[in-house]
Amino acid sequence: MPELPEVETIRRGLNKFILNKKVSSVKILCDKSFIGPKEAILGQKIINIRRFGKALIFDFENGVSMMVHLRMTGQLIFRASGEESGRNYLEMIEAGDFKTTLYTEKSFAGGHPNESFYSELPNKQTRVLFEIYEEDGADSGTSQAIGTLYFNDQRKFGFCKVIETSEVESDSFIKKLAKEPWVMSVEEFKKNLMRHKNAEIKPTILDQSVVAGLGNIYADEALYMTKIHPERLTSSLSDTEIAELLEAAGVVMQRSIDSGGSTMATYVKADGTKGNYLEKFAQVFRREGEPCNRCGAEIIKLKVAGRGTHICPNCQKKF
DNA sequence: CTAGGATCCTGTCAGC
DNA sequence: TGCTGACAGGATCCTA
Repeated sequence: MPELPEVETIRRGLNKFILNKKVSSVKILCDKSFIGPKEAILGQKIINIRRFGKALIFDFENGVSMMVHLRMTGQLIFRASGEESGRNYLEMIEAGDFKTTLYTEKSFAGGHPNESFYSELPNKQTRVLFEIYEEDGADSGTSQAIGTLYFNDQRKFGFCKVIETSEVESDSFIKKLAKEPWVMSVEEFKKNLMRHKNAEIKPTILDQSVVAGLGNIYADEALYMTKIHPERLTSSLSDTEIAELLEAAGVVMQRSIDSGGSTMATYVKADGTKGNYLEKFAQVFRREGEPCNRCGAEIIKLKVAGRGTHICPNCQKKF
């Protein structure tokens, strides 16, 4: 799933297309994917798009908000009116003419990277469609369709949920979310870690109430950066390692935000071929069998707390 | 309270 | 080709 950097990239991307625009219709194709009354957001202007950890919050002018969590396979894709088929993108990609201007002008896609970013929508993974429009002028009273926002989610773990804006911070997920690494003190991080002192360090830092934003990729990358074996018990970390781990968590995620997360612009390479945005920064994630960039040893994959986990067995020792 | 496993769901891929 | 099991960028629920 999209981790914090991808969600932040989506937030910034959608700001350009739908901030201060209104929702004319909500079409729900999968009941499980939409919680709460859709009527509450019809005709309402989106006045703010916020992010808490991996959760996005759309605030509407009537005091209602919509929380979107993409979980493992969620995507948010905006297509301008007339661009629904995605055919234009595909032609450009096939012609080797793909440029990021495509996404800045007509479309934006973020989240779990797959061909839905540029193929025809809606498709069988589309769960909710939001039609977006804007008023032409203050006094004209006419409105114009802008485009469609698609919530896609192959595995249906994600959701859109309508709640009161005043209730956002007391939502069960938001309420227990810890701070993000760049605003958390080492002392607070250590205190949160030590609630799980008998657990392995990797699942501990995946716990969003310990530190917000890390998922399976950035957890592996942060542990690699600090040379900590993911199966070490949390209680075995020194104060120095704790401080370095917090720093690394911030660095790996900030670096990914700066490079655009897993958007269409990075999923599809400039030459039009299907790309892997992980290539740009991943040192261990999905690099099993390849050499460690620090020592040359072969990266291996193991299973830790039920999750695929990538380490350099030479740099990251268990004892 | 924590630790660890099962679970939600769809799709893909490796190995018969 | 068809089948089967493992696995997947997350979080919650259940049990001990």
